[in-house]
Amino acid sequence: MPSSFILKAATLHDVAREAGVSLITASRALSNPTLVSEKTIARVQKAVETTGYIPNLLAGGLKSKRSLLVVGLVPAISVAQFLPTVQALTQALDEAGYQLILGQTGYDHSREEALLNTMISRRPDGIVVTGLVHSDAARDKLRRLGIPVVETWDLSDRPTDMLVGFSHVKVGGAIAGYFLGKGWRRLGIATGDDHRASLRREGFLATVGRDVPTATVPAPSSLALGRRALHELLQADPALQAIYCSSDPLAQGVIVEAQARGLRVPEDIAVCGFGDADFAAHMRPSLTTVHVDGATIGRLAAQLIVERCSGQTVAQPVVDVGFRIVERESTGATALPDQL
Amino acid sequence: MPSSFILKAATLHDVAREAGVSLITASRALSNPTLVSEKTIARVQKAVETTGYIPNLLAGGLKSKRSLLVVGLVPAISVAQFLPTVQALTQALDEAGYQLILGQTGYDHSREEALLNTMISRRPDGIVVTGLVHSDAARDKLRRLGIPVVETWDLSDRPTDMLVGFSHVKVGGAIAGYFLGKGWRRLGIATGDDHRASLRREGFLATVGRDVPTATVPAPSSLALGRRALHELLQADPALQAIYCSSDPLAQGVIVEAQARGLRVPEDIAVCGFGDADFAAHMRPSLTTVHVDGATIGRLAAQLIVERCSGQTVAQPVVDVGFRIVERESTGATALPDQL
DNA sequence: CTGTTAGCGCATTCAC
DNA sequence: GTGAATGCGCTAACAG
Repeated sequence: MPSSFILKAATLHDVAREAGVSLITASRALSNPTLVSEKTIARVQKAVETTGYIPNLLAGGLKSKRSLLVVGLVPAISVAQFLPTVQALTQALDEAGYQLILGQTGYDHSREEALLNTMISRRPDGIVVTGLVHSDAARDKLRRLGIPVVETWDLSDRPTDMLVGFSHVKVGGAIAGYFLGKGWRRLGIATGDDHRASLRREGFLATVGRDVPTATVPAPSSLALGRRALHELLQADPALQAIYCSSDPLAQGVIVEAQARGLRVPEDIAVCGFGDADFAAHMRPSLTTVHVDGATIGRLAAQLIVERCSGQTVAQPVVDVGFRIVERESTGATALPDQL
Repeated sequence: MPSSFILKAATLHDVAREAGVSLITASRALSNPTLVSEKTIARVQKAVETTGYIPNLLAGGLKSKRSLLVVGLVPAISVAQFLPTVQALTQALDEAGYQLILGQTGYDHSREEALLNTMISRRPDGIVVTGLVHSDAARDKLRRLGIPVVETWDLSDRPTDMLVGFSHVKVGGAIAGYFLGKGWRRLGIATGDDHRASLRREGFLATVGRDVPTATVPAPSSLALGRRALHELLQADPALQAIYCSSDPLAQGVIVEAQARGLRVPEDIAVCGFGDADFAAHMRPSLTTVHVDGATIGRLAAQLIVERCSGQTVAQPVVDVGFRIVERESTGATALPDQL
């Protein structure tokens, strides 16, 4: 790279000089145009063009205490489950002038606090967490920061600050109710070992009213782990009628393994997943699962953050976006006519 | 929120006072410990604990010209294709003390320059782009910035700066060669309309030596679009023997639609995808596709950025990570024994 | 509507 | 080894 060609980046000072105004007038013309006359704004904007000025948000943020940065914490970026949320969050924030920094907490929460410190050093204007903040220390730290925090994809009577999510206990209960309504009694569970999946299992068991065979796999669950899980479950009860799986990939694995063993789905064994991944509707058999509107979660989270940052009082700081069971072939729904 | 509890965040000044040293000594104790005595370091670290000090990277970056920020540009966060790359990039950067800010360019490149300006205002220490930088203006701007830029997932004889990718033309050629080697002559293409997919199509056609029926769908391609694409292709040639698809979801759609029409895959029609998505190995039939090591791309990109930032001269600024065709049932590979 | 002054929190000179 | 001054680029507060 010909570093001799790299000119020092233009500063607002250069713009002001070029436009023949003072530094602060140039600043206002760009970030608070209502305070400046139209002519001056035009002059400043012309000067921006000629100098190639690009603002320095490090400097602006240092003085104004507004970094225009929001931190997003997910268990892992590669978990497709949260993609619509991250996508919508990124986009909604961008439209309001904020950027997102993503951090990966992992599923064990051991890095939660260290990661939080790293992120706080950027002085973000808000934080969006996937799931609840787990350690008390982290929750206290976040509260003391005095910036808006949105927990998502879960529900709590004692959120750190704001929340957009739904009840995993209810999800589990709804699936169990659906199974029981079908007349199935020999039930099984294949579940990841993460917090939210555990809540769904609890809800499931509470509705069934007794314990059921459970294969637990390490999060993040996957198709391969699903195959192994069915293997385990059939050892516990070779005549299982229906299995709830804590994720769609897990359910897909259970189905693949069932078919490999010559079991028909749903005739011999019914399967329900969670998440409504994009492949769920197109598998053979198509997968009954629980749909959650991840994009809405992201959009609402962004909205809450932005509202708070602009000093508004948020009317509804806790939002339950709910869920719905999508019935498909893997629990016996009639195949829909294939449409284009 | 009890905002009365929010204390002003401790600054390095507070730490220095608490430790009984000067501001700069505290600074050095934390960021350049070799220059400070062990005792002093211990005292400063104790003061950090008691004050709950968390560095302000806005301030540090302003003075030192090192933001420890890297910008990552992807077409869309929800495209699973790039997930391993983003994941590995995030992790490798984190280990080196850098954070990633993700930006979504979309597939039309219209926002490329505006997005770039937004991102540059954070004064990142490096930029990683998925694909090549398209507009000359953007490329010039990046070069003038004087920060390391890594283009990925593509190849070019004239990269903006550094590059980690592979040849899409060669991918297309390899698939065509594979089809021809099987004796198939009635070929079709279902492809997204993005730049890289177009390159693969060109490579495919160059190897075949003539044009073939092509269904073009808007990127990002999807299962639903794949179904539509097959519909189109069969109208062009009802006796197609093999179809190359520019993504695995697209291929999945083609297969679903083929099966819905009573066509057997691969006996009546063979299908090859691109990307080796996680479902590819587990579909029925399993999907022949092209595997690219996305995680390695991310890791190498991070390495290049970090090396440059630490002043080292990068030995190999352009890396071709290659690709390989993974042969599975959708082009006639014998089903592997089902294993657990 | 515009300008002057001051300082955000830190790291890079220089001194000792 | 340690410290005192200076300023990174910008904006809040006050003046005019």
